[in-house]
Amino acid sequence: MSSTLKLGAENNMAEPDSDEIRGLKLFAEMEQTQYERLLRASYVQNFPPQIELITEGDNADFLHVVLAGTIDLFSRWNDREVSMATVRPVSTFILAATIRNGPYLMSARTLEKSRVMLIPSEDVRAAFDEDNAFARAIVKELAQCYRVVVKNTKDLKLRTSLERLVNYLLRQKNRTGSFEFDLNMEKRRLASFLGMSPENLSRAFKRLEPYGVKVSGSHISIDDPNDLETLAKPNPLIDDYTT
Amino acid sequence: MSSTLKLGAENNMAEPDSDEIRGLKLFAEMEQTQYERLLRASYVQNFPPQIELITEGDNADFLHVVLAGTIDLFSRWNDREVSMATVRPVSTFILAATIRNGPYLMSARTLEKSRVMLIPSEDVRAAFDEDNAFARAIVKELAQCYRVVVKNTKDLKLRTSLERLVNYLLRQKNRTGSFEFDLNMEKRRLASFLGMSPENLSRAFKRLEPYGVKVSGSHISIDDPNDLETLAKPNPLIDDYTT
DNA sequence: GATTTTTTTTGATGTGGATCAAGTCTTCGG
DNA sequence: CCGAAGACTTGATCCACATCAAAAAAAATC
Repeated sequence: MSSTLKLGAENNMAEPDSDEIRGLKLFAEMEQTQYERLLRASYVQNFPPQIELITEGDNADFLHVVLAGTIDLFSRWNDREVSMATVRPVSTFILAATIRNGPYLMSARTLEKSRVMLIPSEDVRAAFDEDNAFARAIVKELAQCYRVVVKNTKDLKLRTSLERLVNYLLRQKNRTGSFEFDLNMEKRRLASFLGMSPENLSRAFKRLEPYGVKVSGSHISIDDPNDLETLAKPNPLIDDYTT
Repeated sequence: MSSTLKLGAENNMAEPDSDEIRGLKLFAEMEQTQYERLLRASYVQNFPPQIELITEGDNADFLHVVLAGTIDLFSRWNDREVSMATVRPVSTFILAATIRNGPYLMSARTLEKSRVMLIPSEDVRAAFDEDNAFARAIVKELAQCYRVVVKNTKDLKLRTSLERLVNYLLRQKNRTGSFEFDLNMEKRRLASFLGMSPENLSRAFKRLEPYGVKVSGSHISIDDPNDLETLAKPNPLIDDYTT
């Protein structure tokens, strides 16, 4: 149950995942020496589900890289809690806090058994100062993150909860390239991510039956996306996370 | 009324504002030669109120710097429109779109007579590639922007509209360092920024009278912030835009 | 595989906040 | 100064969505 880091319990070298990490856009263009230094300073750890890796407000001591599993970024205020984002392999999170050497703005927990690399923030900042290719990669990554959050805000402010759900389903359809897919998180968390109550999500799914959306547990199938698109009006300036 | 750029109608050199621009964190550490090249490529323009400078979806051809006046960043979707942010001198906007060479995600309009410097995006990207100090400044700026948007999202998802309003007022109080201040935008725009209708904002202000909030036109005065803080529970992880 | 626990669904009800419709107050151009 | 246009307020109504309560389903535990 202890969520504190168990140093020594895991191997300190990141060998097994090294290629995959090196392949991340963030690290791909980095100087080899800088990259190796970063890896040497960092370590990889396995976590069981439902472990709180990060608590918002704490100082950002580590940059995290999800190697396997699923991480939920969430926030609390005044006894309320909402899910902000889901992070999947292979990508980093809380880069901005690391760069600014500020407090985490979001908490993070594992949703399933997960493997995470932790890179000390000061080493990231040092590499950032010495390796220009790395600094540029960080810029691009941050600009990307920024734009995703802006899109998310537009989604929240401009759309109703039903519209957000449908656009979410359409994004999943495009991401998986299939008319059938599994929700990759609990419905309660999806509801929170979409900014609605679980009950309301349940009813929203029901309202989509006439549009050919079938829900069976976490499995979703879509008959005809056209109907949904007419309803939800997806827009690349909100729904395309790649540009 | 034409919102297109009137090239040539203005001087091409940015002399008068040069010191102020150079003082921006984004440009402060830049190499002199790179800085001068950027300035030479860019130009400064005056705009009347209510001019749409940028339309979302267009390609980000220029990085903008507000030198005077007020700029509203807003977004449209499906005949709805919301205000996303307000930009005041001296700061830049749409840096992320410039870096990623992607489409603008937000539109921009002048709220009052404004003076804006336009720096061609390709020159910004070129300087970014050649000047490491500049690349680092951009990273810090973007990380800051990212964190502001995340805070904004938390504000939206975790708080009611009344709580958002009160926390907004408390932020203004802190920013101005005074218990009395003027709203620096129309109430309708404030409402949109806070994610509520103008009518609801009007009623929210009324609900704050028992808490010692006096509203006269755009002038606000606060008797005792303690009552408001008890009500709205401001939190640096949402309301402090500096960290 | 039976029992407990958690999640999801369903129904009833309540409320925040939007919308509609006037009316009032400001601002601004003449 | 006046009139018109726009901004703000107020009241009435409506709707989206949250909350509460409880049943049903699914998952976890033994």
